Amino acid sequence: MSRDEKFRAPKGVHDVLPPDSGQWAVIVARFAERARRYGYGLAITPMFEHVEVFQRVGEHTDVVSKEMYELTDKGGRRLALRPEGTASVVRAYVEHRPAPPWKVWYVAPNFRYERAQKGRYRQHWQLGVEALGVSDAAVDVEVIALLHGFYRDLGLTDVRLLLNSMGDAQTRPAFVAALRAHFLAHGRALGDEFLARVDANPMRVLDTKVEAWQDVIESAPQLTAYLSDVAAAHFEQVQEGLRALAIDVELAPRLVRGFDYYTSTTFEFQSAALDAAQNAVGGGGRYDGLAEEFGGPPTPGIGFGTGLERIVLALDALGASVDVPGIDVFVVDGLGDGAGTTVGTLVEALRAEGFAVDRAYGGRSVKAQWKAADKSGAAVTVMVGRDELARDAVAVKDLASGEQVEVPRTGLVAWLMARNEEISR
RNA sequence: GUGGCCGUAGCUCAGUUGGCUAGAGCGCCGGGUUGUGAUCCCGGAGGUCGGGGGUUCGAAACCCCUCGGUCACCCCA
Repeated sequence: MSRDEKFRAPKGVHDVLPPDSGQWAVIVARFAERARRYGYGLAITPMFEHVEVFQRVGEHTDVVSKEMYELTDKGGRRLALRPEGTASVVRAYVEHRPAPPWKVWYVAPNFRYERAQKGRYRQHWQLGVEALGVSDAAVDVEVIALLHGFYRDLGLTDVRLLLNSMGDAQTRPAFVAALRAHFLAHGRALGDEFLARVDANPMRVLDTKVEAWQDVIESAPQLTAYLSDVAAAHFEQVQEGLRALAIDVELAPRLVRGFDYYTSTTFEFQSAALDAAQNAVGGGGRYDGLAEEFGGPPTPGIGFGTGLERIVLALDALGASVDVPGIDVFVVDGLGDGAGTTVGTLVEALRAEGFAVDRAYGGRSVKAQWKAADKSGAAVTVMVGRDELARDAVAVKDLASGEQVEVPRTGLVAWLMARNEEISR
């Protein structure tokens, strides 16, 4: 490895910088606001946990068994970087025993050691919520509606919602057994890889893209037919609730998600703007037995995670993007004394009034400062010039129209506010 | 983890079958007289052609290794 390569970000991870990060800031802020309106509080959990925390999430899943970043700290503790969002939150719930219902949201990076490509990174960010302590189907509906509305607000118009039910702990074994029997009876000719997958977890066969396997999958028994009366009723209530909110749903009996802990309701949002390999922009489901796995009381739970990178990618593919607020005012120093305090105090005063204000530094030429003003995207440029200052005024120019007026220094804030009001009208 | 494609200035790319101090557009910086941008004109900075090794009189171009990106599979956000 050469020296240059050492000072590059490692494989599969990347920096998010201006101007791209502007999108991120807005998206996260909108999610935070939406979560607040739904009654969810922010949960900040560590980026690493004892490795056992994540192993409880699914020893047999790729994310945990193959892709986890594990390390031993100087105290000999076996730790792992968070590969997914739910485990830490449920661990925190069990550790602190908040009174249910406990509804939290998060924004956090996840780490998975996998072969990187577009939309699939070794560090990726997820926004998510978790609702613990309520089995009512109303929470399922609320959680899905939260995410659905979030996408709609962002302008992510091409997502479809896939819905399935995994049944409960009592009925799932019967289904898995039936599935395995079916595959063994009709798929023996499909080869060792197929049989190995059936042996490990027959459900994982259901969502494969291998063309040759599709016939056997098509004719396989469906999970929803194996639901207990209770599970079936719950699933029906969820669908009814979504219908009442006019949220379109596609039932996807072969939708299988990557974690062992899912029970009952599972869902996934897919974007048509993205390639199949990374079209899942968000997904989640119920995990009614997970808290017990961590030594807590029996506690139902449901949540989702949605990937920031993929949201941005999908918006991009749609040619859409969220509006990122920029600079309101750019101040040009026409006095030629860059080190003076006149400009500095004016800029600071405007910022104190709530305006986003930027300026040039280092005594650049007036022309260069105006160029910088134009590039800043500011709607208005204020120039502190000798002539105007003699009259205790400043020059104010609308960069779009090219119109320039002289405004008394003490009246500048009022003038800018009046202008804003006029525009918002 | 398996297989394919790609890697030249900040960005998008051009560089004929290996041959002259490696180019363009955009972007960036400066100038076009005293204090005005986005247009126009002029000038400038910026690349050990991802990195290392090899073949050759000579390599950005050919070979090997390596790093990175990307696509499919696997899996997932």
